[in-house]
Amino acid sequence: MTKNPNRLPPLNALRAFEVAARHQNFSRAAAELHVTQGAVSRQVKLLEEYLGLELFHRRPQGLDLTERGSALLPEISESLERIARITQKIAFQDQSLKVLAAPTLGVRWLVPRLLRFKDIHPELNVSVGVFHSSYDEFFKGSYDCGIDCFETGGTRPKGFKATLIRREELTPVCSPSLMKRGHLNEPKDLASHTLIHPAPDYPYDWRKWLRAVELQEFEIEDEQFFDTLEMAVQAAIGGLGVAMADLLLFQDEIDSGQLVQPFEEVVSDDTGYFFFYPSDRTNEPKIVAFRDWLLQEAKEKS
Amino acid sequence: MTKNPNRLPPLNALRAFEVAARHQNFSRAAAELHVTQGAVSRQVKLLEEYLGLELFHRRPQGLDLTERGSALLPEISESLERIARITQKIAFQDQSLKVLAAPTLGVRWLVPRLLRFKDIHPELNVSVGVFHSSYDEFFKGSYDCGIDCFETGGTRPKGFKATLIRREELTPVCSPSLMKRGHLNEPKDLASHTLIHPAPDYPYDWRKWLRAVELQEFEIEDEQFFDTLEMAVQAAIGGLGVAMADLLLFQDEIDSGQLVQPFEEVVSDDTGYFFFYPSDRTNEPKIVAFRDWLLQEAKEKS
DNA sequence: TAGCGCTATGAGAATATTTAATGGTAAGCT
DNA sequence: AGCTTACCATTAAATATTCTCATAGCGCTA
Repeated sequence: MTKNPNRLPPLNALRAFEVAARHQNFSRAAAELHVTQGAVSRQVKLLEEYLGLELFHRRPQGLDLTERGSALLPEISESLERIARITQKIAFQDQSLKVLAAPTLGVRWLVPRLLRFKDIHPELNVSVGVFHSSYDEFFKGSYDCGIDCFETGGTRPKGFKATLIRREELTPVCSPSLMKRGHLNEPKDLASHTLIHPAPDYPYDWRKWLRAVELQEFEIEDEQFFDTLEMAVQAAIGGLGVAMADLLLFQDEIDSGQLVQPFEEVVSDDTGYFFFYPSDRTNEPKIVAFRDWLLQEAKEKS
Repeated sequence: MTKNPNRLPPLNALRAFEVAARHQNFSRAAAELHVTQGAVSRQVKLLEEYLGLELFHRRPQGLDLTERGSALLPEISESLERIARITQKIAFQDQSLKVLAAPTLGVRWLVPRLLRFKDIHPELNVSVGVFHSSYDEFFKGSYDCGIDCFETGGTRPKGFKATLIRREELTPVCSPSLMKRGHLNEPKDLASHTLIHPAPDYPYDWRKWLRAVELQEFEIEDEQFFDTLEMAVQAAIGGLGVAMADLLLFQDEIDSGQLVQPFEEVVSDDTGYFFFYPSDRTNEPKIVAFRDWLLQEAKEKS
């Protein structure tokens, strides 16, 4: 009989209020919410109008909660926090996340780090599959998302979104002992070394780098192709020669000192490693969680 | 990066979910939310997509929460409930509500009932002012809302909304003793009685009623004008004659037996008592609370 | 007084939500 | 069976809400 026993205020306005109150500043709140300052201003005003009272004192030096604003804030924060918690919990509980990964990337970079993701989200069951060629695999294996290397501008199938995890960063690497005894002081010293290619018939990475450091006239005297990156890595570690490496994929070997970078020059173009997923799942918690984690993991240590 | 800003689910979808879960039925939930069934269906689906899981089993006989739906529900209900509570509390706390009332209505009907409103909302300070002529008074006295009698179709100043509290219901009333001894069995028996008018120079209410009961040829033999309704009431109670009364305004006297209705015929046209308020404050809790209470109070006891 | 750091606001654009209409499915009647 | 009813889903179009952009205003501070 009574209409709506739950007289609820405009909920999104509450969220704006909560963030604004936390920052005591509309512009910073706007940044957190990924909207403009005006949008926050309006949302807060909407709530104030709904309640029929002021929540903030607008002062030249910024915002200041009114008495009632302060009374409202903690309850709202807690309620929203609680909603966020239960919601995340349920979204992860016994859920699986199937990730389709480009082969080398998956093996050399993703899988070794996956344990750390498990630490953050033990409830979430991540499985990794290997990507071969087409996006059909994506649907066939009912994957949730994927990681692959492609160019920034490149067209992805419709209905997918992709976020750049890290750009390709090419630079030569070799074993520490080779560097010491091999007089690798500047790029042209490479002339006397074996250049290692990570795949059969794929000399482009070296070419790209040589062009970028303005050694396009460089004559490759000795080169060696390997079938897989794995073998190339082992060869480089063994001191066979100098490999062209992507910092992301060789990060572990570099961190551990098994390989070193003889030169400063790191070459990037618009190729990069991307995380991709169906556009309509952009905000799904498990997708968000994985994406955030990837970005975190891939950040260059500085 | 700041704390994950996207940890909150779509909040309005949560509300739809809560209501739907409570009713185990989208259509009834839609009724409660004053939207259509399709809207609820979509909101729930939105939440399910956000979470990446199903919250309801759709069965032919209706809805049925999934395991995760049941896990989600109580937390959500409580959180929303809490938000509603704190929000209402703050919206009422030490707030004043200034009501502008048409004179007779305010004195005879509103004020005597105001105590009951105080019972429901002790925090809210209601004050009643008297309406004389123009809406300027509304702004001058910084009123929040008002009650007045006017026609349904009539144009109100822009920016105001009005909701009908009760239609005007005209019927003659007189003292019980007059009715007994005065042979008031059908309208034309009025011929031998004094007709009481509640205001000077305002015989229209009687005319309206007589016309409606098809006594337009009726010759008023004896009539008496009073300056105010109050006096007319007293005269009627005293047995001076028969007054034309609006059931709303005479409700107390009728309930207490001081006055009785000799005839069945109650006449309504499109005149009525309206609650009005600035349109942009339609959902403000104190306005809503007062409006709901008025509607409740004015409901005909049946 | 100019410049800075805030919030407010108007207009129109972009999104999100709702409606209205319709379809499908299973169950209940007769 | 053959209707009828009570559900939820879906679609395109209408509508409402929410944003962005651009700009204004207001107090500080240098």
